Amino acid sequence: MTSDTPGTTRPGGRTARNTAAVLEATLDELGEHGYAGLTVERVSARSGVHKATVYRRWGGVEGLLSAALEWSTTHPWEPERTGALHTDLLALNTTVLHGFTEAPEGSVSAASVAAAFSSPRVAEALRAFMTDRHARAAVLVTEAVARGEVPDGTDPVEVVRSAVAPVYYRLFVSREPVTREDLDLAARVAADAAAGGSFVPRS
Amino acid sequence: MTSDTPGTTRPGGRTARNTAAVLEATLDELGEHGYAGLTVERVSARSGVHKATVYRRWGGVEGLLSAALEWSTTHPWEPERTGALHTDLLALNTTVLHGFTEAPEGSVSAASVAAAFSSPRVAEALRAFMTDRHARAAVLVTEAVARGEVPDGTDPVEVVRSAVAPVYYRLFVSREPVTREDLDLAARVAADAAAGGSFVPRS
DNA sequence: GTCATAACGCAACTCTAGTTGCATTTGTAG
DNA sequence: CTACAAATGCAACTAGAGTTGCGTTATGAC
Repeated sequence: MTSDTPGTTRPGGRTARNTAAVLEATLDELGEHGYAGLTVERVSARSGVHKATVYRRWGGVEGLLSAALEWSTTHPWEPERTGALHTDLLALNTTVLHGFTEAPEGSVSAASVAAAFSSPRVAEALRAFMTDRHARAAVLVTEAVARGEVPDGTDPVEVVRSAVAPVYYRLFVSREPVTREDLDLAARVAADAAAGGSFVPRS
Repeated sequence: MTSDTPGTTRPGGRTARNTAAVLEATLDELGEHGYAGLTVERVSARSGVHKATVYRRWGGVEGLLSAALEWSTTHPWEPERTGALHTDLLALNTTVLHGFTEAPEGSVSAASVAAAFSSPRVAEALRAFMTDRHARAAVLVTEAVARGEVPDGTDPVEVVRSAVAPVYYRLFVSREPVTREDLDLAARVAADAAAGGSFVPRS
């Protein structure tokens, strides 16, 4: 038995081209038809990669979505700075709103939230994605602490969650329109509560 | 042409029995297999009502879900009173958590949030459902205003949204576990912000 | 260059969701 | 009680998602 080489994976050439083509087609399809219209057959046709190949490599629609989401996690992202926590969080909320409503990233993100309900795999990818975003946005709060705007010991991620949660709530749960005033109110409430020490863990 | 009577609907007898059987089967199926496992064929088999009939009357899974959601809107619900806004909102958040995670109502609610992404009909039913809940929960805030805990002019529904949004955010977006401390923090932040006048509309 | 094999393309297949035409049952008006 | 039509049951059908066996291509090691 020469079984010390049980088989090598081969990431190069055609395989890499197919991966790129399928992922790109997935994003395009999501942008055009949304999650409800996302089907393996269409992605296959659009990418020129055979249907059976897509099923074998990604396992189905959920796998395509997970891959697309993981791909967008790799894209570097950094929040804007405006000089004060309240306006920083407002800018963050604006970014969130755009990032979940406008194609193409918006289609991926919103579709992932939807698919996470029925696919543990997508749910896990979404969790990882949001954790990454939390960590990146938390810098806004730690900087506010450094500026003395917010007391020491404040939980930065908790402030971020508090600021963005009402936006997601309106978008995906209560299904209400989201105005600029809504974004501002959520940001202001979170910033004020942070300044007041509400996010410093109690003993 | 005797066409002055174009046809009468008939709500009685067998039709009513079928409606009840199908709705009950829908709730049971949701509780057992969740939204991903909700299928017309299973509901049809469980209820004893023929598949074609279900498709004709409800149009498919989305229709079943809308009907179940509208049915649960009719159920009267009233928030608990504890005597103070902070603890009122904590109790509300506890109810929200239960109402979206425990069968059978939890299955309906969570499934509706999921289905609203791909079905405008479910989205509209969900919006109506949440509007109803907002209105009922808002009483907690108006009573706090009456007690003098919260300034006049406070937007009650906005306080409710602020309190519950982080719960939904963790449940459905960031997919993080929800602890009692999380419920309390969200309630406290909302109550403090309300007491501080953050929810009084600016000029 | 040559060779073993991972990855792919292809076609035919299964399975299930959803539809349709028609006969039958069953409320409801008179 | 009788008659009409709405609602249902039934069975056969269509369509599309997902699977499988097998031959072909192309990658990476030698």
